Amino acid sequence: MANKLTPRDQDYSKWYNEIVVQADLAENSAVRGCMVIKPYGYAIWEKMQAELDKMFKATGHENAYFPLFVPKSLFEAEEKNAEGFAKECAVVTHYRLKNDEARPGKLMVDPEAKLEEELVVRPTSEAVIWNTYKTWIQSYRDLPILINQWANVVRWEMRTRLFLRTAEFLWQEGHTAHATKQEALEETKLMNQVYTDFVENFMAIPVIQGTKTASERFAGAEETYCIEALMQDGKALQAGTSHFLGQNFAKAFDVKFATDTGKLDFVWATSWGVSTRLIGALIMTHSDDNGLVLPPNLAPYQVVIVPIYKGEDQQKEIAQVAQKIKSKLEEKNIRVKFDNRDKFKPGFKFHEYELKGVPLRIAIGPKDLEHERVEIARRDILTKSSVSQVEIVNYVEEQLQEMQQALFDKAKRFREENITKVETFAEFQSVIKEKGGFISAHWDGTQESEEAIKKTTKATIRCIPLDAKEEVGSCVYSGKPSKMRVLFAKAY
RNA sequence: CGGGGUGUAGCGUAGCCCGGUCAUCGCGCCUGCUUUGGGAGCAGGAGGUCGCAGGUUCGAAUCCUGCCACCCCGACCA
Repeated sequence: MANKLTPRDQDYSKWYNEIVVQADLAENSAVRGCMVIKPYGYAIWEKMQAELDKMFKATGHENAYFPLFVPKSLFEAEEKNAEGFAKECAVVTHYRLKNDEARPGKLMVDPEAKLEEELVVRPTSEAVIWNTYKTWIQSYRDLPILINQWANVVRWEMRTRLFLRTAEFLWQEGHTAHATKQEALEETKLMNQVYTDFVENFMAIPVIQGTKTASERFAGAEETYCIEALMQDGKALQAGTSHFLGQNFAKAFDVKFATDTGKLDFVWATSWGVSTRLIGALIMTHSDDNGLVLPPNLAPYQVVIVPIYKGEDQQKEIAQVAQKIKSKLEEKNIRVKFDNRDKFKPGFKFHEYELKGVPLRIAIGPKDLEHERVEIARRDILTKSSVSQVEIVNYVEEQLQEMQQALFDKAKRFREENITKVETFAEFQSVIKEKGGFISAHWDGTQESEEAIKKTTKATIRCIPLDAKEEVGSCVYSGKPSKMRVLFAKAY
């Protein structure tokens, strides 16, 4: 028995290893904390990309691409941003290797090939992009610029964790430029809403929308909107962020434009992103002891057909039926895999596809042929039903839809059960220790209280929920007056 | 970088304390036959610089020294 690991075991990495990804354990320490995404995992990412792309385009955005390397002088232009990322930058200092005479057959960095100016491998692209925007923007007629890029970024974290915090990760980053503060703010909120729709409807992961406190804000942002999700082990995960950057980057890169009244003004900016971290969220939200559970929208194949037979004749007969079912389903744009491999027994295949989280499994054997039925099993609730062959298409369509919804509902129920309202700090501490999840508590709005709570409990303010109601209360830590509750949690 | 732990076949491991037929076992892999409605059985087979480099010793996976890597806990974080 290979993979009896629950998401609560916190040993996700082994789990990922078997299924979608393999940590690259090359001897060279330089690739520490990077990931190899296997085809099955990458197929999920491609599905996510396609849907996000559609949503970005529907909101007026276009894709573009900017360089991986950021000259240090550009990188340091926006000071807060630079300072925030300085501690986790990979830096290119040389551009050539040469034979090491002291060790035949080995290479060394050629000291002659030192770069005049170091290049930072982008941890995020604001600097390169705003340096470029400077040359694109003169007039209010050039605005807005609504661009997204799909890219890899590198953040040299002290500690990495597959999917959730890898040294290199894939993401999309949107960078927009606007003539007015109002418009930039609206863009920030719009994209946070786009992320919410995507993550909830497509990935079936419920999220809470909110804003970050000053200390949790993106370096260089004036306001950070975010979506926060809750994993099965009671830890919170930031699933996406959308930043209102004010005029900080415009000022740092001197991006001015002529307004419609003929005055010069700095451009207003936003940036927003989601990453391969979302795949981690997907796994940690839905998976169970039997392996992955994939929402039908994201499953590389939504249905797998497993034949059961004795002998070649029967295999051929069943394959014919299976192929027919496959094409009927494909006519309805359902993604189907027919696994006719003879090398593996049905039982083996059942387990394999459970591990892979395929939403529906159709088994066809001689008994089914006889009655013109098939057996259809659902991954999330592990049920099996006998379905008449004429009803398959309708049944499958219905089940896929139902499963998508059921996964969301289940995750949402779990989250609701794990938001605890707390009035005293003693209660706060015991909930963090015993139960986990989100804590909804009053906060006086000071950084001191936030810091003190973090220090004693390791819980941080995940967000100030957008839908928080004004409510008179007193801070769970300081006792000072507070106007609303915020959400605390231990986070990844 | 601080505190703890680990490194033996593709993966997971036994052996280390107490040096000497110790390189163990399981999974996986290969061949053959029988199997096929929930991870098949039997028989045979391939596969290892015991993390690396020194040292002690007649003899080192085992003891000593140094180095490297990885994991967990802290500081950092999408």
